[in-house]
Amino acid sequence: MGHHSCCNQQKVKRGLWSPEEDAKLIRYISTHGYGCWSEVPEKAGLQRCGKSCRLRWINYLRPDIRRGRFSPEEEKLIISLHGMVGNRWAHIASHLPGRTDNEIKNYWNSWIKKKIGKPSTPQSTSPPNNATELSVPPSYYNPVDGQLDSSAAQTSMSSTSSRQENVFPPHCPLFMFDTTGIAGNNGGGTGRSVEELLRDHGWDASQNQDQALQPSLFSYASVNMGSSYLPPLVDDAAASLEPTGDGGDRSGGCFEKQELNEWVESQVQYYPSCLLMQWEDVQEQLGGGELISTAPTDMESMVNASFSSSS
DNA sequence: AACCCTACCAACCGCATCGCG
DNA sequence: GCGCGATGCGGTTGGTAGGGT
Repeated sequence: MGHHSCCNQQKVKRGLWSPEEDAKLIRYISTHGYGCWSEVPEKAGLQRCGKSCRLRWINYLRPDIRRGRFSPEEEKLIISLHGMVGNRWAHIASHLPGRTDNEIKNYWNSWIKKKIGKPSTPQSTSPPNNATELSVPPSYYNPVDGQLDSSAAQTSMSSTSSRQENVFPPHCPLFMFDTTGIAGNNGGGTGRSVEELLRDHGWDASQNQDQALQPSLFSYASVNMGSSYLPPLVDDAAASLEPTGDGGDRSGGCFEKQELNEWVESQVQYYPSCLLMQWEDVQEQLGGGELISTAPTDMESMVNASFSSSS
């Protein structure tokens, strides 16, 4: 096989770009644009293949590139988007203006590698909660025993044969709730506190306090992890929801969208700011009723809304 | 000072998809 | 429909800076 077809030319330079090469590429693209990358090196006077020019421009030279450390908001957005779409770096990058897929990928890999390598301590019974330790998305933790599910994280990290090998496969419908504006989100007025309920599920919410970066987004998934990873829904609230329509039988009936939303609100008040769950799991928790509402299609904007409302 | 280790990141590689003749 | 080149994307590699010993 060898090199890519566009790089078969003689004298193609490889490796790091020199400032002179950068200047040539910038000068050419700023005056001519980049209609056809394969023509760029010759016309710009570069001993590079078009593919290399494209990569250099997209990842480093284009004027709207944003460099420097990722902000906590960007970090949270990456976490949440990765929870939704997996290793689709270009998709994630499209929601972070000025950031490249390569940059996000590098950031994620170095960040996760660091965490995966750490042996989990038997004493720790809660997921990490501060800015530096909330590095593996909560989806990778078993809320029951607080252990890092490195196999699940690895599954998400190293997609080998399939690009869609994510924590949340594309066929898996998800829905997400922004609970930042819901009364009782802090545990007041609804009986048990958030802290109590979270502790039941293996989370120590009290450790979330006074952190430089308090995670406002938690996600739960049972894909590849077994159903025990999804915190059980609050039974009395679930029981209060009856299917409507002609049936009246939960296993056969449908839930009206409004009812679903009401029920959802009754559930999410117990959980932190933003909650992700699997559609099927919710169906199961509801007793097999068919949900007539479809999963939100614009989950990214919901994430953004969550962040903007919390900032 | 020399060496080693680790983290970071730019760049490359291979594959999938697209678009055109 | 098919072939081929161009492009896009994700995985991986390799160089290097910086910290520790």
